[in-house]
Amino acid sequence: MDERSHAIDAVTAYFGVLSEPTRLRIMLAICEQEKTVSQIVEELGASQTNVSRHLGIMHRSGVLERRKEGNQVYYRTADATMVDLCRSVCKRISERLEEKTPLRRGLLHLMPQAKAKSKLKQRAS
Amino acid sequence: MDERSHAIDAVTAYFGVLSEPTRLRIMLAICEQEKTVSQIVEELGASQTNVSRHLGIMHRSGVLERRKEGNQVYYRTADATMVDLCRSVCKRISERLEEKTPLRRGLLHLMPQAKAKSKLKQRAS
DNA sequence: TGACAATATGCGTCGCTGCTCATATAGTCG
DNA sequence: CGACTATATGAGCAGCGACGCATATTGTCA
Repeated sequence: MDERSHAIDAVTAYFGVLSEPTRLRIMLAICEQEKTVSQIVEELGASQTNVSRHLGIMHRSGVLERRKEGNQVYYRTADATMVDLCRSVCKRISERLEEKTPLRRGLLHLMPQAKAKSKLKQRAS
Repeated sequence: MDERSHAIDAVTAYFGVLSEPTRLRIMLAICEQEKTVSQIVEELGASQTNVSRHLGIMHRSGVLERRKEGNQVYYRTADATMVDLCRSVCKRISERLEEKTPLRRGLLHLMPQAKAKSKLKQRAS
């Protein structure tokens, strides 16, 4: 309807992209480096269908970019704002969780920090 | 199950709070100043049941704080991070929307900016 | 105490969304 | 060309969440 409602819907849609575990995992998986669908599928342990579907959603919403190379498709983040968003929230939640379980300190590095450039080995399970 | 999954669920839940129009409107309504349920109901034009329900969700998720005064209940933001999140995303989306409809420039100030405002007393935690 | 105001909640409905299965499309190689 | 691989998509199903209605709870005031 009105302009404001439209804007609000856009904002909630934006947050909605990251309010789903599989999509968040995808963000975490490719925020540092573009990857093919197969790579993401393997890394997440989810079905190809499902991953592809979520990648489509994220791409259509402007969060990811596609690059086709021969048989495969590389996805990468297209929106620095969203990556920053992930960083702040992951950091925030980590802090909050650590308050409750101080023993597990340091286990919650969901995503690499902005400049830490060592190796991104991130064991998934 | 594992620690990482738990953390991921926590993060998606966090984003999920703002992925719903009514809840986002509530955030926008009280990010500057605490308000009673009635005030919010009137401001949003939504039903009392619905607003109360969303307020409950947001309170339980730690985003809002409650203060009871006589007959009424005041809600206020409890999480400065989330307010900042709203600011960045609203700003980001505004920019994006303005690219497409440059004529409507300036109409999308969903929430007041962070600057100045001496009366702001957001207590984080 | 009873009437009234403010807020919360149980229940049922309904639409949305995430998942899987099967299949389609596209590209590579022989 | 046909076989194989990588990715996307249509259909159907299941579960969750948002909503409204009615009602419960809590507090105020006369």
